[in-house]
Amino acid sequence: MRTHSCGQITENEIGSTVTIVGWTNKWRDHGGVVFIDLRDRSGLVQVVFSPEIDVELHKAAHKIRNEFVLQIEGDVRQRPEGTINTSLPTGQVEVVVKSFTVLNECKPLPFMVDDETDASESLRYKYRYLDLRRPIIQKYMIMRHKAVKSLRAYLDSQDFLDIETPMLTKSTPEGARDYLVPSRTNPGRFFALPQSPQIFKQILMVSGLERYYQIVKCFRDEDLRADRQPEFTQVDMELSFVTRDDVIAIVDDMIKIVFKETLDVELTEPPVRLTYHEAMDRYGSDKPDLRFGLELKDVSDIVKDSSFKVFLDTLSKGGMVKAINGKGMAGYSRKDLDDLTREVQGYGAKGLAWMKVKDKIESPIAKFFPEESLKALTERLEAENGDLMLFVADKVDVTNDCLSRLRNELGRRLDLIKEGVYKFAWITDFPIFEYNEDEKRYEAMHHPFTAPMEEDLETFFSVDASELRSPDSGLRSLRAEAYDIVLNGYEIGGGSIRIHKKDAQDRMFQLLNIDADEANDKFGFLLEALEYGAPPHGGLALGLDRLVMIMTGAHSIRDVIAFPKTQKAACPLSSAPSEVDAKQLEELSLKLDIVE
RNA sequence: GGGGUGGUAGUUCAGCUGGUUAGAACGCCGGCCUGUCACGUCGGAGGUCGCGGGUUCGAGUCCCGUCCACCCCGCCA
Repeated sequence: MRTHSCGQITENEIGSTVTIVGWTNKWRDHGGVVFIDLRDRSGLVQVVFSPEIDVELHKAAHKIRNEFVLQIEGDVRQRPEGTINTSLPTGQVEVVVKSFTVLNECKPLPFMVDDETDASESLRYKYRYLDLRRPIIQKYMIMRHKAVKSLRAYLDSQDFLDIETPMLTKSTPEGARDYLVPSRTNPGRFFALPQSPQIFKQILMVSGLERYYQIVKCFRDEDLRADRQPEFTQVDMELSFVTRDDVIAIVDDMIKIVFKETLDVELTEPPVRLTYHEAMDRYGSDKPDLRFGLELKDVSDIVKDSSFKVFLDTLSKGGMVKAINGKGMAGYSRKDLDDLTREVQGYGAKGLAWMKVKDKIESPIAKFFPEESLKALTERLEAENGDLMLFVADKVDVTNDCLSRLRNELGRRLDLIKEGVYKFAWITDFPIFEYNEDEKRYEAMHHPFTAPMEEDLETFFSVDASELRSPDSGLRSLRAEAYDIVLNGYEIGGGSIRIHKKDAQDRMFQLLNIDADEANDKFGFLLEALEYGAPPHGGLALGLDRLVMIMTGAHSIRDVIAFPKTQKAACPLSSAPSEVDAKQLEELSLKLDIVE
């Protein structure tokens, strides 16, 4: 239907006759001459209808409206002097129409197809096909395609096999809530959509496929966020006969190539390596944004010499006092500080103490500190005149959590986050277990198939099982062969070396207080497979949506998903989820019991 | 489940301490216009003020409930 795409028509085509197709991006009817910007995926070109060429043609052109689909035959010519549009790649030329066909008309639009739409998201998603016509969103889709293409090519070059795993699979107890699918042929039974292909990819390793990958949808029925969708895409990988550093090296290599091929960005410095402990100590978070400093400092040892009751009480209860240096923030007013305090309290802290560093320390709590302590604090925090020291005292977890959020907030406020900067980090040596306060037991921080670190194996097997319910047991100190990759403060991937021996896996379930029957019921097929010569193996999954979001500079994961869901996990375009016929429910042996 | 913000024309928004004809811009429709590219210009149409209830002589405005969207907490790797 066409000889050229719109974006292709530049000076090189001057003098030739072309046929182009596309959408009417904009029409400008001067009564005499009529201009239309015709748009296809490749770009825009101006076409001109002139009464001097053909009166009938020119008359028909008055009827063209926005987003009409046109096929145009015409001659490419240099634009007359003074009418060149330098902000357009095709701005040197225009197409003089000799004939055209309206391939389709378009109703008045609910919003303008334009990069700078201010239409609300719900409207955009209801008419996502119009939203997707916007060049900026097309750019996101194209970038995503390029990233995927590059990932596949790389993984193929490293001998990974793309193998599909079931979408209709088995519900698992740990982790997120499952999306369930009722089985008609097995009344009362349900499939679950996979939260990840975890068990299947491990089985593929037992199967001797050695290197597996899949770019695959995963499903988690949890509440949404700007960076979370109920169905999302993982670049899922698993390798046999590898150590943690092998996996990390491959992923580093892969990321480097993807950034080069997709963004033409050369990642020169290798990702920072931090243990979980270091990350928590210095940033209070296992996904620190390393685009700026503002590190946290533990000042418990200094403030213990003060007479400030809040700090002392916290310390006596086993808590900690940590601080952050708000660079140049000593000018903050009482109200600014109250706002910051409220913000930190929203994260769970009881309060926020502060000291302004001026010629002397200005602070309501300064009087509780001996002179040498104040000096030690400013030294520890490397605080200079004009800085603001901010303190949180609480249980270790709360202190870290609050200060890491505060740190991110300060990073934004102090404008320390620069566009186009990509700071990667690997976080390693995660604890195996995490204590669940509500259920008074330990849970797997990563998942129950994660191998303990070599050095901790002995303790792993020897820990007294009676400590399983104690929040301070030796289980806390055990570390896993798990690793997360973090980019600009987002966790973009994570993985681990897996347990490949039955005895370790049994022990893991024992420590998680999952009895043998339950373990067999849920994961029996994996447990059994481990007994048939399972090789050492490990892997990782990258969150493709998040990765592409960061690469494109999009503000929400929804921007890089063609058909995203709203915060209520609904699809505004298709109106899913919807009610179903009574007959369908009957076939599935289901009865509804909706509590009003 | 909880906190916050928002919902008024097709769209984005304004609409004060409640006051009778609910506005603007863009878009849409019609006229004029031969060099625009955010075209210009003249005119016009267009409203269940999210929904339900209440207070009041009177509600877009106040109160209660509810729905939807977004951000966050919980939840989630």
